[in-house]
Amino acid sequence: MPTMSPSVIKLDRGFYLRPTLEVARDLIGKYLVYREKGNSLSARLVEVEAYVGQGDPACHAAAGRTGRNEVMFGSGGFSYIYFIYGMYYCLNVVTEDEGFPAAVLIRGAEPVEGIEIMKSRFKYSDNNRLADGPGKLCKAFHLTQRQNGLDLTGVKLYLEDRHYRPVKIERSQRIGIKKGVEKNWGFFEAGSPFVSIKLK
DNA sequence: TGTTGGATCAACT
DNA sequence: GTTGATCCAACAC
Repeated sequence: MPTMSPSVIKLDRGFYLRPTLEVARDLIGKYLVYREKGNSLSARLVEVEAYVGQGDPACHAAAGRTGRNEVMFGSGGFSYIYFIYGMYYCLNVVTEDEGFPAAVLIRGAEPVEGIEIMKSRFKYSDNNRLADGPGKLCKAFHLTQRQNGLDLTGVKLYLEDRHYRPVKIERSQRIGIKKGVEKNWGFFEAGSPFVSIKLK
């Protein structure tokens, strides 16, 4: 057997079909990859939040099934992208089994590939903080409602384990919500300059 | 260095 | 009619 360097592994369905808090924590340090029109964009996740089922008042599914949150009720391993505040999109990855509506909001990432393309989507971009916030991340990656419900085990949008291991992962409250604030269901990589503005 | 309000729309009351 | 898992420019100190 030849000595092999660790290979890049696309996260499979099984990764997502687990308790949401475990998935959220394990997503820190993984790579988000999006392939569009011959371009390949990627970024390493540094900040996420868990939204866990209808018992979580901050979860979009708390009030029941609607057209918007429908994909959260499906199987884990799909994208849930919604429009908010009239101008921003937010990317979530759906977790757990079909019928249990839960997801992990991707809040912040460090751009790795396609940085110039990401920069071109902002009016001002004098640094690489192009995905330090859920709205900015979607803008940098050009993710909109059209990417809602994509299979994350497919070829367009997926997550990879490139064997990066965060030195330290910390917990925080979830940001921008009014209900369920007492839950420490935010996870972020300690010391990263790419966590969203509000945590700094 | 900190606070405020505009942009702008889907979902809900 | 109001609110919301946001961001950034413009102002006040």
